[in-house]
This record gives sequence, C-alpha cells and structure tokens, in this order.
Amino acid sequence: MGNTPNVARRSESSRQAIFAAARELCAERGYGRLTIEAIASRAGVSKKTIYRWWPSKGAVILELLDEAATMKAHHPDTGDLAADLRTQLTAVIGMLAPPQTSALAGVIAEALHDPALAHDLRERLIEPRIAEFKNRMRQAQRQGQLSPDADLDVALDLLYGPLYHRLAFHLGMPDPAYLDTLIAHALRSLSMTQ
Amino acid sequence: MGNTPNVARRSESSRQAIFAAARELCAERGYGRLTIEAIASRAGVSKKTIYRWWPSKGAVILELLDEAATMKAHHPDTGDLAADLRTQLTAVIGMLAPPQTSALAGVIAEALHDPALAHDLRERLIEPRIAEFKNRMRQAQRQGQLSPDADLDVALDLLYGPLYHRLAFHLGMPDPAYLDTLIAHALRSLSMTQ
Amino acid sequence: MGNTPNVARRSESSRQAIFAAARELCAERGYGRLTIEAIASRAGVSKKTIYRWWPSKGAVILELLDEAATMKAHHPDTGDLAADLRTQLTAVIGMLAPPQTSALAGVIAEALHDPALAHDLRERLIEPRIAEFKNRMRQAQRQGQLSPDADLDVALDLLYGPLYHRLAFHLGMPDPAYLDTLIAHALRSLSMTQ
Amino acid sequence: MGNTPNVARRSESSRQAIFAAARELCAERGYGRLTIEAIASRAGVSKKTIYRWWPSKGAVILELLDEAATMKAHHPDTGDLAADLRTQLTAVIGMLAPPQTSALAGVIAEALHDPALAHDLRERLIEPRIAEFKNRMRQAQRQGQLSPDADLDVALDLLYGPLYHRLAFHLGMPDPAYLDTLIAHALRSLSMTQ
DNA sequence: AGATAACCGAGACGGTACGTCCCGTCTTGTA
DNA sequence: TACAAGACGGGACGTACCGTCTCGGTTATCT
Repeated sequence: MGNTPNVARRSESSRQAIFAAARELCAERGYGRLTIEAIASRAGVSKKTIYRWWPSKGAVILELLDEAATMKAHHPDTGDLAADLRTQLTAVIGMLAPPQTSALAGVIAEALHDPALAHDLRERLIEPRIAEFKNRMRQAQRQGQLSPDADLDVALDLLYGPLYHRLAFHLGMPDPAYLDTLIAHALRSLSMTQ
Repeated sequence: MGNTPNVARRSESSRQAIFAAARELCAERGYGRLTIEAIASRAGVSKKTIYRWWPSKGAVILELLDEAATMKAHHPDTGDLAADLRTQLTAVIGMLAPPQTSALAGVIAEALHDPALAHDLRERLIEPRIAEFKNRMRQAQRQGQLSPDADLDVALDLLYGPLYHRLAFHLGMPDPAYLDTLIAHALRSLSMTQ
Repeated sequence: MGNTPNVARRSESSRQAIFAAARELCAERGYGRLTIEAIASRAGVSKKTIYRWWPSKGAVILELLDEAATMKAHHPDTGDLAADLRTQLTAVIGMLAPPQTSALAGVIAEALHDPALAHDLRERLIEPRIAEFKNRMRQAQRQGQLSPDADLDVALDLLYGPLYHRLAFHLGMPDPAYLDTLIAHALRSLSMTQ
Repeated sequence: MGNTPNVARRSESSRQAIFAAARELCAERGYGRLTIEAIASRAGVSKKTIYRWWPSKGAVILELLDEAATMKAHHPDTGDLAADLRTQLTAVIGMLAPPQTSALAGVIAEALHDPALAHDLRERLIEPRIAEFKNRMRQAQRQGQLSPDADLDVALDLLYGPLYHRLAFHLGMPDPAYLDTLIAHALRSLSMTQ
C-alpha cells in the first residue's frame, strides 16, 4: 500500500530484436507480406510479447520509424533554403524509395484503413516533422529568403504533395533536376504577393 | 460474317452483382474489411467466378472505379481554367472522401504493396486521366490562360500532390477556400517565365 | 407426324475415349485422385457428355470393368476343380492388385458409401460372376469332385473371402502356394458331411 | 526429477469433442458425407486444431475406433472356442453394420486409396487384433480344441474373410445360423491333418 | 532472503479468409 | 439433338495469420 508501483519491466533486448526482425522482413518480403508471426519467429520472441506492447504490425513499424527518425538531425539550416529543402526532400524520397519494401509506405498504406494507426502516425511521426519544417521556413522568412506573407500550409502542400501523389500512383519519384524545378516553382509562388 | 467464337461467355449479370456488392460492402465496412468471400456471398456468386476474372479484390475495385469514372464527363471546359480545376479537384476529393470507406483510397493503399495492381491502377485509371488533364491544360495554353512555357508535369504535381499528401497523413482534405488558394499558387508559379 | 423416333444418338467414339481416359488416369493417379473433370479433359469430351450417360465416376469405372470382364472367358472348366479355382482366383487377385490404382478396388471403396453404385456393382458385375461360380461348382458336384451336399454360399465365402479381407487391411494378396492351401482347406471342409 | 517440458500441450477436451462430433456426424450422414469442416463446426473447434493432430478425416476416425476398441475386452476366452469366435465375429459384424454409416467401413474404404492411412489402419488397429486372435487360437490348441498343426493365417482368412467379402459387395452380413455354419466349416478344415 | 508478480518463450487454441479443386448444372454455338 | 467448350453456384479443401490463451521458467524488485 502506498508504495511505488511496478515500472514496466520491459525487455529492451526483445524490443530491439523485434525491430531488427521487422526491418529485415520488411526489406525481404515487403510490408504487405510482413506478419506478426514471422517477426516473432525471426526475433525469437513470443507473439504474446509483441501484442503486449503494440496493437498491430503497423504500430511496430511506426515505432521503429520514429526511433530511426529521431536519431537523425532534420531540416538542416545551411542558410540556403532551396538547398536545405532539396536535402530534406531527398531524404524523404529515400525513405519512400521502393514502395514494395518501404516501411514508411507500408505504414501509410495501412493507416488508410486503420484510424488508430493513422492517428498515431500523424501525431508521433508527421506532425513533429511538419513543425520542424515550419520552423525552418519561418527562419527563412526571418532571413529574408521567403516572403513574410508566405502561407506555410501551402508551402507544405506544394513541396511534399508531389512525393505522395507520385507514391500513390507509382509515377516514380522526382529526379534531382526535377526536384529543383519543383522547389523553384513552389518558392516562387510563395514569395509573390497576391 | 466475323461471328462469335464457340465459347461459353462471361455473365454480365454476375459482373454487375459483384460490383454492386463490392461497392456496398466497401461503403459499409471499409476497404480494409472487405473480403472476396463477403463479395461473393452478397452477390450470390461463387468465389471461383470472382477469381476467374480478377486476381484480387483490388482488381475488382479498380475495374469498378474505372467503369464509374468513364461514365462521367471529365475535365470540363467552361473556358475558365481555375474554375474547371476547382470542379475537377473537388470531384477527386469527393472520391477520396472518408479514407476508411473510399474505394479509391483502398486501391491506392493496396497498390502500394501489390506491383501488378499498381501497374493496372496507373495504366487503366490514372494515366488516361492525366492525359485528359494535360489536354485541358494545353487548351488553356492555346486560349492564353496559361503560359505556353508552363511545365505540365509540374502542374500535375502542384495541383494533385496536396490531395495525396493530405490523404497519406490524414491531414484532412482542402476546403473550398483553401483549394482556391492552392490553385492560385499553382497557376501563378506556372505562368511565370523562368 | 408418325415418323420413327430418334434413337439415342450416343457417340461410341466418345464412350471409348472416356473409358480409355478413365483407365489411364486410374492407373496413373489411382482411383482416389481420379476426377470427372480429368477424364473429360483427357478424353477430349465435355463433362456434360459424361454426366449424360453416367451418374458418377464410379458408374463409369463400373461399366468399364463390366465391359472388360465380359470380354474374357470365366470360370474355366478343365475338369480339375482346384486348378480352375486357382486360375480364377489368381485372375481376381490380379484385378485387385495394387489397391491404389486398381479400378475394381476403387469401385468397391466408393460403393461402400454410395448405395446406388453398390446396387449396380452387385447386380451388374458381381452376381453374374457368383452365378458362374456356382455353375462351375455344381458341375464339380455332378462330376463327383465335390460333395453334392456342399453349401455353395459357404464355398463362395471361404474361397473369395480371404481376398477381400486381405484387400481391406492391406495384408497382401495370397501367393500361389498359400492360395493352394486356402483352396485345399475350403474344398476339404466343404466335402465333409456334417 | 524428469519433469514436464516447457511446451503448451494438447487440449484433451477438444480431442474428445472432435471424436464425439465425428461419431455423431458419421452416424447421421455416413462416412462419405463426413467433412472436416462439419466436424470442426460441430465440435466447436477450429479446422486447424484438427489438422494439427490428424492428417485426414480417416485418421480421426481411425483413432476414434482405436480408442473405442481398446476400451473393450476382446477375444473372450470362455473355454468354448466356437462360441467365443461367434461372439467376436458378431461384434465385428456389428461394427460393419450399415456400411453407409459404419465408421470402420468408411476407414476401410478410404484406406484403399490412402497408403498412409492404410499403414496406420493395419498397424494400429488390425495387427494388434490379429495378434489377439492368434493368441486365442493358440490357447485353443493348448486346450486341445484345435489341432496343433492348424495354420492360424488360414484360420484368420477363413473366419474373417467372409465378412469383408460380403461387405465389399453388399451381400449382407451373415445371420447367426449361417455364422455358425461358417465357423463350423472353418474349424473343421483347420483341425484335419493335412 | 525469500516472495511474488510481471515478463518471457513457446505454441495450442477458436476463428476468418484465403485461393484452389472439383462437383453437377447450365448455356452457347457447331455439326 | 448430341456434342465441345467451359462458365456458373456451390461446398469443402488444406493453409496462413489473426489475436487470445495457458503453460512453466526466469527475473527483478518489494517486503
């Protein structure tokens, strides 16, 4: 009574084994063929252990992506907005790369019919990155590289939209030259006063 | 003269019953909970009949969408480009509407891990519509509403991209006012000389 | 208008093709894996044509066996009863030979759960042969090789029983020496007066 | 001390439910119309649970028969060989009774095209009973009721053969009087010196 | 220094759907 | 009208995973 409650005595080694297995299997078979059973088996872990900590395979992958994402610096600020955007967009393109085996593309697909996963995806993975993006854009506004009037929601849509449009219909990711063209169009339209 | 071959031929009534069942079930349960078994059962059709003509539920939905799409006129040409784009984009937004039960969103999700479906989705549904879009844009160029130099691939990315970006992360579809803002930005940047 | 009615215009060539296909497939895959579809396909015949003339695959095989059986002389009468029985039993053993691919064994198995087939099997194939057997035995009685009191039903049971008992439990068919032993026991007990 | 291994173990209640369902359904519909699906459904068990432990419906029925058989005393020894044989044969006749719904007849039929099942049928069900039969016969030899020279394989064939011959061709099982006649013939021929 | 309670592996379990096979019926044109 | 071709509704097959559930065993705090 009145004593400290048990903290979760979660096994970190199991957690890492699960992530490693999930990453490997996703790369080998693609997200669609990935199963909890296979992850458990490959990780040498009981299925129960996975279900104890995550509600679905999407949640495992989401946490894995989140962990990977937070390990990297994001939205570099070299002072050159267009160059920094190119760097960042190229990184995202790399993560969506072959849609078959891209963990991120898999989670996006699953989230389309799983509202709980969609919620977590937006809240834990996407919105923090959107905030970072807007911070970088505001910094550009302060530095006079972008009009102070620029609508940052529009900026997000114009810059990131093409990637997901192309992902959705397998139109191929933009090559570097075309990416520059896109960035140029977006920045140009954002910097014009209405 | 050139008469019908000696084969038992496909039942049109089964085909329509399958489409009707698929449409209903997708609306009721969402694409993710849709199963071939349920479609067959609701349509009063054997599973074999579905598998005889389509390789997966995605292919059924794709053909259904294609049939629905070709029944409607597309990319209206009222002479007012921005208005016509608003009309068209609003129609697409309507099809993606609640991602849970949108047949189109479901096919997009499935195509992310099914290359064969992805191929058909692009070839049968998307590319013809992209061609229509570009025709409309070329018409606008002829009419002087759009710079003759405008890059139509960029146009596609800037105008449609935001929809799929928002779909992917459940950011909510653009409302009419914001849609106009997007269209304005896109057209503005396209019409500037490089 | 009082003209002659159409007699059944059954195609004899189809009938023979069906029998040939059935025989081959039964030998190749065994009776258990034999299907009407495969017979039709191999025979170059429509399934409908098979169903028009036979109610089941068992009936096809039964007719095939009947046709084969009636082409051979049965129950030879060389004057030596034991030798003739040995000849006849050896022929039957040959027909039951590898139970997997024996058409006769297959029909027997199927008749165990198909009363209509069982009826036809008994009536068309078995009872005529039982009658022949009894005729031969009666001839032996007339010739003094068998007691006139011998119970021919018992004779049938004692002589043929061992084959089916061994068939049922895969105990291996009697070899020639053992077959002679069986015949000797049977005839001895039949010839004793009670 | 040699304790239980660290594994989830088989559910005895499921096993009994499966046997009960199989028994009932076999009696209701006959072995031929018996399906794994129906057994699973009636037993309130998943199909996988059946397939986990048995390779086919024949194997389920075989184990069920084995279990039932080992629960009863066999080959009684009252000192009267003919009477004991009559008792035993009558029991077997009862198990083969209506071929449609006899589980034993069903397994025999299936074993005719399933070598693995045939193997198990012989090894687990039949050979132990043959051994019991021979023990009883040897006891009779010791007690002077049967010639010490009697060939026990022949005895088996002559006594049990008629049952399976009659089963195979739906000739009707022997009635008690005829059964006595058969036993008398068999024992007589076995007890004669060669 | 136990006690004890959560975690862990293993994997059986009731389910649902899969995609396939074959059934027996039917439809369509040809001969 | 018999036939080949083969689509059809139906039902069972055997498999794959789902998410839940016991089972013993192993930790790792908390008395």
